[in-house]
Amino acid sequence: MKVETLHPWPATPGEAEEIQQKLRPLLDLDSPGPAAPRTVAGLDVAYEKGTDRLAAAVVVLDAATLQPLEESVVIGAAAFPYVPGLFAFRELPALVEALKKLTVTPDLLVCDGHGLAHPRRFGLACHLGVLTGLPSLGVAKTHLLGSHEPVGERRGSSADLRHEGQVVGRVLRTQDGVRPVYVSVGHRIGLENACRQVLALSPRYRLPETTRRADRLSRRALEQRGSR
DNA sequence: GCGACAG
DNA sequence: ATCTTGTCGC
Repeated sequence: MKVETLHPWPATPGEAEEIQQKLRPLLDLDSPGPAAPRTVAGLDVAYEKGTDRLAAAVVVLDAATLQPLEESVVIGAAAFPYVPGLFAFRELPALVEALKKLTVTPDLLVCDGHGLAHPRRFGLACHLGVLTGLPSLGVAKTHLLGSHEPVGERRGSSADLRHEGQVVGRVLRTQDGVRPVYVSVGHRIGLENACRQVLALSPRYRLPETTRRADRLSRRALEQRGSR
């Protein structure tokens, strides 16, 4: 698939923040998003212990059956130091390369990290949404920004994530009794729909099948590249 | 000034 | 993210 050319790469955290501020206005936060996407892509990255080597993976699933339709992996290097709020700059180049190799264009991108629930409202999911032009959402395993009321123990229970009076995402329980995940919109999708999609993608485990599959693929690729 | 801080 | 054994629970 086609992906927007990567903007000039930031050399400092300050420059990285400028890029986020500049791209932020390009977000479409009004579209409800696809009601019944046919294909959904999961993205994730695995890192090698001591080095800066990484493997970025994308797995496209049939949204109805959750069966994999296409996979793409690329070995690369972390493109930026880890700084909370600038996390996307580590994985973006490798993820973009992996996306470019896809022969199909997914209807939705499910990213591993936050979207709008970000210090400058421009997390990884937003960034990837703008670069690809595709609907995107973020599913994070831990909190970054915002506060919320307690979430019910049953699957499907949720609570709005609010920050400075704005709803930036939703804390969603995807299975009975498990820790909830943090869902936030990235681009061209509404929070309501985003949560629906995440639940549909998580029939059995805490994390959506999309990210679970991408996670496995990225680690496999890393260890294979490491055992030679 | 003291925590919090996606992966 | 990654480093790591046993252990609690269905």
